[in-house]
Amino acid sequence: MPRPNDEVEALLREYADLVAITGGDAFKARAYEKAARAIGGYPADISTLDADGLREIPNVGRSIAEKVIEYLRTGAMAVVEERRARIPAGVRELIAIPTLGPKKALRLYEDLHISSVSELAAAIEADALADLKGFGEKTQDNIRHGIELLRRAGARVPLASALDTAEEIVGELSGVRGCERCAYAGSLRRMRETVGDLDVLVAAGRSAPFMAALCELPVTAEVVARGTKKTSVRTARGLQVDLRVVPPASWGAAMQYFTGSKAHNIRTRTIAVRLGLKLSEYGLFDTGSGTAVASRTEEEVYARLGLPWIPPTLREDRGEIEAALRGELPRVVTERDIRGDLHTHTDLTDGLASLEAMVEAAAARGHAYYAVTDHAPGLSMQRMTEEKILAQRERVRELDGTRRRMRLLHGTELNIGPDGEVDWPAEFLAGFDLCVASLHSHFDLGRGAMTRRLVRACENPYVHVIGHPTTRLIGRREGVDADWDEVFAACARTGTALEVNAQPDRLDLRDEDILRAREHGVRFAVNSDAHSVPHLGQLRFGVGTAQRGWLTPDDVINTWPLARLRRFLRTGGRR
DNA sequence: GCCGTTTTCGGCCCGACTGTTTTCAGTCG
Repeated sequence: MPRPNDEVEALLREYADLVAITGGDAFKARAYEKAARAIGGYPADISTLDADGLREIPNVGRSIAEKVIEYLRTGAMAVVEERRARIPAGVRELIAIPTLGPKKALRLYEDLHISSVSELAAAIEADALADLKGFGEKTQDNIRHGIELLRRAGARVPLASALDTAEEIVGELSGVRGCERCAYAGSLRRMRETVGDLDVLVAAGRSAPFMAALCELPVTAEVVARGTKKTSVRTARGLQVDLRVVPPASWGAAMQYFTGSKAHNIRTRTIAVRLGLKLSEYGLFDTGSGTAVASRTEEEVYARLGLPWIPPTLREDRGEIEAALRGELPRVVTERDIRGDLHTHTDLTDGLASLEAMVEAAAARGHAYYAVTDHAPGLSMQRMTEEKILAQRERVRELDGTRRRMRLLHGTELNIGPDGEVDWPAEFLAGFDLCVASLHSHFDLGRGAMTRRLVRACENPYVHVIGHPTTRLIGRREGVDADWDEVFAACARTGTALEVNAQPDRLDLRDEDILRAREHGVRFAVNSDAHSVPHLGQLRFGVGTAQRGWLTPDDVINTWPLARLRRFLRTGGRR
């Protein structure tokens, strides 16, 4: 089950959208948005709080606290239900289209009765928007492109929410009598950035209890197919879940088969054929006699094919078979290798939690070191000043080493301006232990100018890490256009690390870019970019992405002991 | 709707970009 905090966050966000669409007070909509964010990012489980406890959460006042309590008690909020009755759900979906906001969505609905993305697409094709005020040629082009972006990711679910659902289902099915093993496989196990459907496997003697359990789970909205070997259901959010129950003796073969990818499986099956074997989800069999030669564990199956066990995140037929045959599979970085987080925020800028709360939570995660990197003044909306960040530095120094001996680095996230310049003069930058520099605006400079901009940022001796380098938002915004090989070469030359930003809607750099950058000899930092305590846990998605980019601990500077990291930060890390 | 106070109203991140509604509304970060 998602945390109650996440459910309430989603509900309050929906209410904020509905208020904005129905033309309510813009500040009211904003207030609900802020409260939604604060509740989603609040460390304590809100279902354990009373009204006073809820009002301790920033941006939650009397009215919202009451609504939260109403929801926790009854499972619904009356005001949300009322607005839902007035505005079809599809109208809210419209504002997910980039460049289309609440005002345009309402106009489309009121004037043309458009209440879904597909109706809007059809209307544009039929040229039905021509006479609508505010919808000129360019606007229609933008909407068309926005729908395209949405559709490309649309049928797939973001990694983080797929994982929530999968863990809930695995948790439930593991508790069913007779369950010997239960796990998810498929693209989720390979940690792809979006997931088309969930593959869940159970090893058990009898399948019926598991099929029944799946169909009755709270998360199940619809049963698509029900059989003895396989049952498929759909969740309320439209995610299809395929459950397969296999005999315990087939567990390894089934996990191998259903983890995929398809391309990887074709390779493993071809190897099997050459060895006179047949590989299926039930096991590896001798083609002649039909006797099983391996099936119980994945290790066994791979070993019989002459391969070491291959981490799921590498199984994309991107050279892992060849590397495995040569005995040169990378020892990919794991969450346990990460010693610290090098990009995090506090409530001094747009984070939700205090410095103390973030440090406490990071120490509890077992980090050996931790960098605080609030926004610099270049993002003017954050209202940062030299005084404020120096005061923070003093506090960071006081806290250094006081929480489970975790060491603190004082840093900042600089804004890379259009020409590649960053905030603050050199002498001020020299006072930071660590500077992350990121793009936050001017995304359409054109390839040449964007390349020069990024290279210039790399060449700044005080810039240690380029944060979320492409600034893509999965399903919402493409990354900026640049000659990335040139940028990667500049990173390698100047000793500037590239971030693997772990926010599930960023995952930036993405796996393919990491593979390319790695060829240039670039170092990486896998960072949470946490703006709240719960976000610290999103590091796992960054680690999965780093694995998909074949990164080893040696490639990732925040797996290094602090002394080595400090040396890298001091010397510019040239190899 | 929340918050803070030079407290119970008045402000709320601020600016840039875009398209087209020719003087600004809508959207975004």
